[in-house]
Amino acid sequence: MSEHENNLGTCPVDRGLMRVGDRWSMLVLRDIERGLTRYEQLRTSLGIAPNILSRRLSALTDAGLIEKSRYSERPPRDEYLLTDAGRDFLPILMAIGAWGRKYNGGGALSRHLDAETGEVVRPVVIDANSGAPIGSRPLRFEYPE
Amino acid sequence: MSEHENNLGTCPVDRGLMRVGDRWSMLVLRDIERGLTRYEQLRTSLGIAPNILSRRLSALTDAGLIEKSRYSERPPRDEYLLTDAGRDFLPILMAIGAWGRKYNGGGALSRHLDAETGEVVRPVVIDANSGAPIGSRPLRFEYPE
DNA sequence: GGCAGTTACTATCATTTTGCAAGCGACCCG
DNA sequence: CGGGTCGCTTGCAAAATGATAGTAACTGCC
Repeated sequence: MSEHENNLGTCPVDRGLMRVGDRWSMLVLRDIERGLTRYEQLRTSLGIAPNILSRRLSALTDAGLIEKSRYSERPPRDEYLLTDAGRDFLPILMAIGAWGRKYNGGGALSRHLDAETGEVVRPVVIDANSGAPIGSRPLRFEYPE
Repeated sequence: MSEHENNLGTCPVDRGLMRVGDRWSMLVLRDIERGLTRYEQLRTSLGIAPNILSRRLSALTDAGLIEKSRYSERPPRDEYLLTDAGRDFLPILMAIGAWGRKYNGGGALSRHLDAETGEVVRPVVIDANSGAPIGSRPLRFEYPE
């Protein structure tokens, strides 16, 4: 049938990675979440080359995860803010962070605290239906059609 | 003090992305989870060039997410299996999948079902302490020292 | 008004990574 | 012994990334 029998087209993981599937994009989102919303802040925080940062910012904008927003008229200056889609991606970054802490976590690392309780946040992916952590119950695939 | 004042060193997200921060690596993990554990299966399923696949497989092996395992002595053949670290990464892929379905989900997509209940799995990232979905409560950063 | 300083970039080019295509060695099967 | 499959490697072209320099718009200071 098809040239190479892949399921990329029907795989939601691939659909997600099409939009944010690179390191810099994710780190940009993380930094924006931390309040580093301006070009120079991002550039110095990440140590990224300006042309690369520009490209990532417009890719993320095109992908609908961030948007430019004017914060000063004179001088005219913009900052980059998360859209709903961008904010919805943050839990994934926290899950990646939890994994990174567990498997690559030498030395002191930054972390999130619950602003109210002050407790350290421990992100876990669960199935909203069963409430059970993903991986604790056997799953099965279903392909379209 | 430091050249560019970045927090890459102390950020667990970056620590995670150091190991799996690219598209192919994640798709390889996804395919191995689906049971496509052999070189040719991965290559044809992903439509990836053989040299690239080789490089990704050894990078993932070096990073400790997968390992080679002999499944036939004659002829000598190996397959790639997930380690504990690799299996621990799968929930993140499912969270990415859920995001991709929501924001880039045109057409029919594959999905996971709970093997027992038959219900569609809906991955959500929560804080294990509060039980609340990440994003539903205000958080605060804490940097080391 | 003139000049340094800041912000937010773009342009140019070297380097690195990715990707295509072809080939290769080990084996198995007829 | 002649194909065929599996699991790669090699060589080379194309694309992405990254370092560096420069530019444009403005502010604020003397």
